[in-house]
Amino acid sequence: MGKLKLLDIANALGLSKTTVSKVINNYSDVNQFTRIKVLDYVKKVGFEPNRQASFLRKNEIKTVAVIFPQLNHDFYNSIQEGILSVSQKNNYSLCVAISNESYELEKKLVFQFLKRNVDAIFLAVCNETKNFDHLEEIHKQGKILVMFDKIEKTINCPKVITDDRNASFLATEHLIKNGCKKILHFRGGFHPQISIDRYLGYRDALNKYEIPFEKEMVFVCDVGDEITGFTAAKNAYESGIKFDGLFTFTDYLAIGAIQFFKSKKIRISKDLLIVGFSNWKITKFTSPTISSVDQSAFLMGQNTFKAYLDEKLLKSEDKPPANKIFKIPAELIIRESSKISLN
Amino acid sequence: MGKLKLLDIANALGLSKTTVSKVINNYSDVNQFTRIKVLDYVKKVGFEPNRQASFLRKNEIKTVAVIFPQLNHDFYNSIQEGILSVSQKNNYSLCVAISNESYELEKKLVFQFLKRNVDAIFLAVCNETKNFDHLEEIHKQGKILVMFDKIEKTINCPKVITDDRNASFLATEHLIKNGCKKILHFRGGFHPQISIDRYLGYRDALNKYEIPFEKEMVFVCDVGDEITGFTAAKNAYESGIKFDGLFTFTDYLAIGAIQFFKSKKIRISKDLLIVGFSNWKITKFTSPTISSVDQSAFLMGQNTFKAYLDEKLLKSEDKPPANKIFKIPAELIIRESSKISLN
DNA sequence: TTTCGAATCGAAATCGATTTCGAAATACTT
DNA sequence: AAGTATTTCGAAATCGATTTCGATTCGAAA
Repeated sequence: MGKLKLLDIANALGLSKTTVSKVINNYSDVNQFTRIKVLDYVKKVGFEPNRQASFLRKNEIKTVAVIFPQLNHDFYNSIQEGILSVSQKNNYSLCVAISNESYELEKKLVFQFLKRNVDAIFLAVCNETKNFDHLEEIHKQGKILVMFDKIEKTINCPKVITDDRNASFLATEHLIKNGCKKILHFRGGFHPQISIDRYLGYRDALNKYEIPFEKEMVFVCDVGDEITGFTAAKNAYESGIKFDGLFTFTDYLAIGAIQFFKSKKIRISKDLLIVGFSNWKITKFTSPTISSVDQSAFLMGQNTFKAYLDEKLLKSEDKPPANKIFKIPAELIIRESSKISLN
Repeated sequence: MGKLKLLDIANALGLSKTTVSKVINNYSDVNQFTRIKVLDYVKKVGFEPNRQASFLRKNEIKTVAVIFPQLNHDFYNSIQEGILSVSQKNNYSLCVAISNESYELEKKLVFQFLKRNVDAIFLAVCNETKNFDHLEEIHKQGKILVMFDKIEKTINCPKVITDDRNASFLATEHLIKNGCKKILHFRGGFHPQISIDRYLGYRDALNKYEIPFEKEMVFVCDVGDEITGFTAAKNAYESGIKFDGLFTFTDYLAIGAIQFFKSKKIRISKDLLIVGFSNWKITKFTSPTISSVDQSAFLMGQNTFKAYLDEKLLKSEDKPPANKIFKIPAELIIRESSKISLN
């Protein structure tokens, strides 16, 4: 084993460990020649102070934690990659956990991480979560909280989200511009902010192009999976209402819907244009390929970590948590499901 | 802030912190009534010793690190979920990093984690990695190494892998049993063990059913993506050899191949049966859906962490690293691409 | 020459636990 | 009753850093 310690460096250079430590921590009361001598030697032997020992006095461990509601999902996956891309560069470690969309687990994980003394917690709130005391606790313990994707507006902290409303507006507008006059919307539940915003974007577009909004065109899909999409499509179909466009809350919903409509011989991209949301990888491979909104998850991850760095700076000046919202622009990717086909 | 410390507990109970610590660490020289009193109180106030302080004496931080070559991949994704499912239960934290298939980055990350004093490193070796000194270093520093998926046989440590050879045998056998007599194989590069094993499984099946092996039927695909699959299919087609079956090293290769064969009006599941490998999520949604080998990545993740726990036990008895190999059974999932269709 | 301040360094206290070792109390042997 | 063994506890050393504060040196100002 025999890892290098501060004392070893000090002995090798004929100095005290105090002085060596001061060089490493950039204290001013060190002679410049001594400083250079130490820095050279430290670099040569590749010394780095023991993080855990250092934590005892500095109360900073250079580790952040992120809690995802799920991970078997391209979107969160890319967010993780985005966070890692910046955190690795800044010499931070990243701890990862999954709340599995359970409030209880989310709460447990937050407390667990606080006990481990991580410097910050990044979190996408569970759908289920309605009580936010555990998040307040993060601030009470003097740690930093950054929310991403699924946020809770009442908590003061930096928030990184897709510009859902605008993105949904663009998606719906695209359908309208391609001639759709009666556009269905499969929306998410009533609680998550993203579900609300995407719904509002849909309405914004209808408003702008003076298409009357009809309640019957909107179907609530609490779960965003294929089966739900299939069922919603069935309900829409059997309700007898006419439609020529569909904008769904998730790509999964679109996939399920397509399965149903195909079975009824409804020709997608002719009788019906469809746009999904998330640009899930599979949308490129389905038949037809599915138009979707790309949320630049990677960018979102990067911005989450950057927001933490900003916040840390603020905290060092003893300022309270900023309530900044970073909106990451989304991009509409057009594929077969919404291209007009004439044959 | 004011987190509870050992001393607070001791004061509240009229004991010394020594005794309280002994209870928590299960020392035998504590009166049973004292022990119960302490345990009750500790549970009541939810005290847990500061991990970093504890580390200084115990040299154990209850944190493990995992390095993936990539993460935008269902397979590694599920492995991470598997690891988390067991590590969270055991009150461990998990640090995650991505080597991006770069040897240099892999090396850097290993040293970074060693500096952070994690208890163990879990690793899937990069394709690029040919020097393994950084892995030896893990043992030199008295830490535990567990390899999964992409392993290096010359290093002594627990290894968790898919039973690739057997799985590939099953996949090829399935093609044979469905009447294929001339089976192509798109294999991976020559270095990674998984590529070799899958190739050997293919040959095992040919042997068993006395189908002569022909070198010309095997195409080396260094990269496992769609484009490579497309190209390999093109090469096979243009070489003029006859074939009625295809077993690919990855699902991506199969997808690319299908794209090419479709363009040539070769009817999959009639003129040609195809089986991929990995059971990537999209195989359910392509057209045709693709038969594939499911590696039970989740199970693999779980076993990786369990292997660590075993190894930790061994180490506490001062034994050297065990060289156990855990083979996770794989399962063949049959879909349209390899079902004989008569119409 | 004396005094004062700035520059430079290091001894010791500190962070919050664990572990060693010895003291005190009690029980058990002859 | 004296001596020995066993329980039970806590004072102090320790892990490896950071930080406070006092000591020393040296040159400049009085």
